[in-house]
Amino acid sequence: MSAQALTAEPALGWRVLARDGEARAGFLRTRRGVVETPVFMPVGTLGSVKGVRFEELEAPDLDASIILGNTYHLWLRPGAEVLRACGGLHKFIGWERAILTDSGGFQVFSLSDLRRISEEGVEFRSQVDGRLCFLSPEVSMEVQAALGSDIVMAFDECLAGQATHDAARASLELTARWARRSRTRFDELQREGADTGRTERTDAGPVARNDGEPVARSDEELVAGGDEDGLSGRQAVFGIVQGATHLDLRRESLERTVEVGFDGYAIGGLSVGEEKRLMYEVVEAVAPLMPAESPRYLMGVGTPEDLVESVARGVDMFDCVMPTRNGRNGQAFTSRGKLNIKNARWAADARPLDDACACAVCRRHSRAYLRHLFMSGEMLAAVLLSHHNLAFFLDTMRRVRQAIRSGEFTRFRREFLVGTGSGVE
RNA sequence: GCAGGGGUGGUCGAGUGGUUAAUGGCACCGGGCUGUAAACCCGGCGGGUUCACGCCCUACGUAGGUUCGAAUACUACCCCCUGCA
Repeated sequence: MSAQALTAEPALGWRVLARDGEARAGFLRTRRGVVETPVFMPVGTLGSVKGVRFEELEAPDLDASIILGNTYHLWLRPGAEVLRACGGLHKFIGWERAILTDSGGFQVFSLSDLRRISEEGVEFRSQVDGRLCFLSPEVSMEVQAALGSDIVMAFDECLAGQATHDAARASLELTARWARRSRTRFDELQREGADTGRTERTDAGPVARNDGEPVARSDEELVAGGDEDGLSGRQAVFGIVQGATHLDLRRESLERTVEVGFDGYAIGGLSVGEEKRLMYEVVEAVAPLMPAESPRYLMGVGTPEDLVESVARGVDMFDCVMPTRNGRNGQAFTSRGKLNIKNARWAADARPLDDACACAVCRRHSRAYLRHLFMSGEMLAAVLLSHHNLAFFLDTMRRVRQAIRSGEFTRFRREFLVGTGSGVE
């Protein structure tokens, strides 16, 4: 196979197994295993899903098929050279399943006090040691190649949710130019062999990429990972749609991103300060317009309710820091809503966090014990709450997939929202 | 017994005549967290009453007195710590 042909061959297999309204259930075949969708991807910014060991991520009660890493943070520390010398992010952290890396575009938003944007890229004042660092589409692609992640994100400008039409337009256009530059540099790097996560090409034939219409498949085939082959072994790269809450700009951004051409498409710039109603409105307007033959990824979202609501609007992939961050901060997500483990009312409560949860934490520990650990500042509290929250998010997605496949998603959605809105007692 | 030091709100600890219901820390109570600058941040924290501004009561070991006014200066007593006997 010629180097030139490499990026023309698919990096992902994508199959829709079932649809229920806009909701779709399927699977995404990456070079490092199958990801059943809709999927929740735990966030491991610095090469660690905070507080959760990889053994636990792989255990049956979590069974995460893909996690995130962050280009900006890993670039600052330990640095691309260390990652390359260690054979890429998978080897470095000891995780053989799939990894998606965010490009650093979110840090353009979250570190807005420490950066300056120009056409060329973004100058950051490192929060680690104060030195100036310059991140551009090209650098982001280079770092992500050194990381060897399985899904690379284009470098975008993530804008605050309340951005005006004018500001959002200018930003979207910058993001579109950066998308093209990201794609160009990405392709060069693949041809140059810079991708440390490269796997052998699988030669059994081309990967079928369907048109988004469900295909009949048995669950056994699904579990086995499907019969398709023909992945190129290269990284996949996703483009990101911006445009804040302005639907016309969102549509334009989508068109321009698709024009560049990516292996998948993401909605960025949501859950960044806009009203929730507007977030749903944007997802509802944009997701169905995204290419049906590619996975759709809603970046940074969200609460359990957000996940279910966004699946209903056509989204396939999610990530969010919420289960781990909120877990560290004492909040548990349950089938009956949020539970603040700090509350005095749980001091002597012998029940698990969630009666309906089968996770290792709920099988073994009481609210009273978890509260005691938290109040005492024991790090185990953060570990156990993070574990439970991830279990709840991942299990919710399992139920979502099952409901879509069995044609009961509408009922599932209604009952789920009633449950989580009913209040923990 | 003598000499010195000290007793402040749940706790430690500021304050040493006047917006002092009393700075801070901790503890406690509650809230927030959405592509992780986050094991973080914010609020409350004597009692009663009011929708609210507020008003009333009780409080700096105990009891007295001095003063327009005392946690703060004075007197007596109680208790604790240190040293000497």
